[in-house]
This record gives sequence, C-alpha cells and structure tokens, in this order.
Amino acid sequence: MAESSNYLKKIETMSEFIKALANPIRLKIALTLLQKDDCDVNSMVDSLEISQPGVSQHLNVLKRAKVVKVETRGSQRCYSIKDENTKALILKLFAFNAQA
Amino acid sequence: MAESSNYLKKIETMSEFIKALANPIRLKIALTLLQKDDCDVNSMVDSLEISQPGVSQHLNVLKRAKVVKVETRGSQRCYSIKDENTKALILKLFAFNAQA
DNA sequence: GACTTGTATTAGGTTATTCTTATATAATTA
DNA sequence: TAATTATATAAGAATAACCTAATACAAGTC
Repeated sequence: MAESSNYLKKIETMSEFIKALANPIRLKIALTLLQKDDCDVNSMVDSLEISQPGVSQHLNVLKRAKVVKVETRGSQRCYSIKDENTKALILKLFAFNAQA
Repeated sequence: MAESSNYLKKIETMSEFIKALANPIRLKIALTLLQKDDCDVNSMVDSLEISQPGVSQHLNVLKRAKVVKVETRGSQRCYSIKDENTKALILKLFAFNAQA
C-alpha cells in the first residue's frame, strides 16, 4: 500500500523525537531531569563535560523535539521533562536497556 | 556523584540503540517488521525509496544495535525484530508518538 | 562450472551533527 | 545605569551519517 503523507509525517515527527534522545549527552540530560527537580543550565554544565553553549544547544534540540519544556525563574531557565507520558516513555527506554 | 564507567557504558549502549531507530528509513523498516513476517531485503528495497546497498547498510545498523536479527533462508536473508521485549518497546514508541 | 538472483561491502561525495570561541541578550544587583 | 550572572545565538571547523555506483560474495539453477 502506498504510504499516506500522514504516515510519512508521523514517521518524521517520531524520528525527530527519537533522534533527540539518540545522543549520549542529551540522554544524560533527560535521565538527570527524570530524577531531580533541580534543572538550571549551569548545574548541567558542571556535570557534563561540555561547554555552556554546547549544553544550551542540546537543550534546544530536546525542546524542539518536545522532550523537555522550559520555564524562566528569575534569571535562570528551568528545564524539565515535558509531561508524564514523556517521563514514562524515557523510563521504559531506560528499563529496556538496563535489562538488556 | 561521579559517574561510574558502568553508567557511562550503559548510556553509550542505550544511545546506540536509540540512534538505530532515530532515522526515518530505519524506523520504517522496524515498524514494517513489526507488522509482517515477510522480511527479505528486496521487498524492503521496493517499498523504501533508496538503493539496495542503502537498505543493506541500514539493516546492518539495526543489527549492530540489536534491534533486529537475521536468518539465512536459502538465498534470502530474513530480518526480524530481535525479540519480544524489543517489539514491545518499539510499539510503545509508536503508541507514544501516535498519541502526541 | 557458467548464469542468475539476492544480498553485502567498498569507495567516495554530500549533507548533517556536534563541538568550541566569540558575542549577544535578559534578569539582577550595586 | 554600569556591572554581574545566567543563558542563548552565531560562525566556523571537525567529524559522523547517509547516499549512490561499482563490485564482491553466496546460494540456487541450467
């Protein structure tokens, strides 16, 4: 059967989402955000061995893919996993790979 | 807390697995393999708009990441999703993105 | 064994990712 | 409003991913 443009669009969206998590640093960020509520950029810069602009760019990729959301708090930007469904999915991924 | 080399290795493995699915063509292959038992390379070449070597290379990425397994059947190579857990995970990814 | 069919590998060009440095913007404070 | 702190954006270099054409290999058929 010919692929509907709807199906193709879904594939694209899906692979954008997955691609956002398909990078060690972004995966670490996501797993970190699952665990703690603390979420400012500078603390991530400290724990990831990469420059501040690098972290900022990765966060932007995660945001565009709707893995995370941001909120401004004073002079800080507070990142967190977008919603409960997304949290659950990332946990599933982690559980899967932990078991393997 | 300092990251254990175990944790780092897990992150690497995990992101390799996710990266394998983070490409529209490989995602299509995976979703196709979820649905049908037919699995030879040439039929994939027909349905994906890409050359035969291209398909073969994508299949190799999926195999290295342990998303799929292969079996030789006569002169054909039969690809399928590696196991039931992997199937379940891909379905979860699909369901998540379908809902979104 | 030569031929055909099905698949894998190699080589190389093109495009996409990812990083760093430099700089810009935004909120906060002196 | 100038300085400071927190983060984002831009530019450009290095590397990785992805594609095709050419070719190799493997199994089945004449």
